[in-house]
Amino acid sequence: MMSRSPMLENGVKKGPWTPEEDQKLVDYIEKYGHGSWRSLPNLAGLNRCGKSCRLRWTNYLRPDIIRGNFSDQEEQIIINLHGALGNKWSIIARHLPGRTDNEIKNFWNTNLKKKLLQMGIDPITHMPRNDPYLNNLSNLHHLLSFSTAPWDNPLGLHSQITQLARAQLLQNLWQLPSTSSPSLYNSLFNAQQISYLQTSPISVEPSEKPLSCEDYDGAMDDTLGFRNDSNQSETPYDMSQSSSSLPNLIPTSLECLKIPSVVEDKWEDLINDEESESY
DNA sequence: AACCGGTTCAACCGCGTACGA
DNA sequence: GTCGTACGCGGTTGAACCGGT
Repeated sequence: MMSRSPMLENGVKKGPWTPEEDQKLVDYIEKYGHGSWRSLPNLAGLNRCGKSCRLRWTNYLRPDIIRGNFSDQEEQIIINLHGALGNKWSIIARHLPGRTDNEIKNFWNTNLKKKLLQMGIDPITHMPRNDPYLNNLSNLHHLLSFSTAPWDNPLGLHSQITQLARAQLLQNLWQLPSTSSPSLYNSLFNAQQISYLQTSPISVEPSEKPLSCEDYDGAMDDTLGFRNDSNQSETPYDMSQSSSSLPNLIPTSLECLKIPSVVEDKWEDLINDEESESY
């Protein structure tokens, strides 16, 4: 338990709650319900403001609170919902019974955000980051583990994240030749681990402009980000070209930051029916 | 054992919104 | 339409905790 020094402001106590205060609050709410939070402190004999009482109850004392580590499933739900909703902690919390918005927010900031960053995924946009070269090597093993993870969920959201990780992995590998030693590059590209990336021949062609949303959405799985329309030259990409001619996997227009189509389909249901168990 | 820097998480703060007078 | 009040939400803070040296 924390022990901030208790402060008195306008005669109202602030800082960490004592077990006695907790007991008073629980006893009162169990008997009478919280009613008006503003008047609760006086009625319950607490020298606290109503806001503090509400927070203490909803974030800590409520009987249905689940304490302890987040399960893998909860973690995946948070990532999915955050990708779709952003920092809407209260809405995310409604889909995780027993978890509070505060707890989820803390968990996101201290764990999940870092985890996504390590995998080269921007925790804000949930898109692959266009990391500098120095980040490439350090990200590889995270991307490898993430891109092969057996994600499975009703919305298929994780498969999109998996694809993003694969795309980022390939881009990171692709950027290696121009900046690192050939031997290192060859050893990485010949690694058995990444053979799954080559399940079908990739027609690699130079791109003249950044990917559009449609390119990004539709072509990711088979071309991993490389354009493949009829306007493109049929000449295979010359590996000796500079890597700067590669398309950027990070969408450059705001339009491309839109919610993935899979999420969009469920978006309205989610927002209109926040109490729905459909998720 | 002592120190130090990073991490965690309960609690606070300020703002936005809903609602009634 | 406006004002005041109450509540909820997201961002931030800071003391405890933890691991490394």
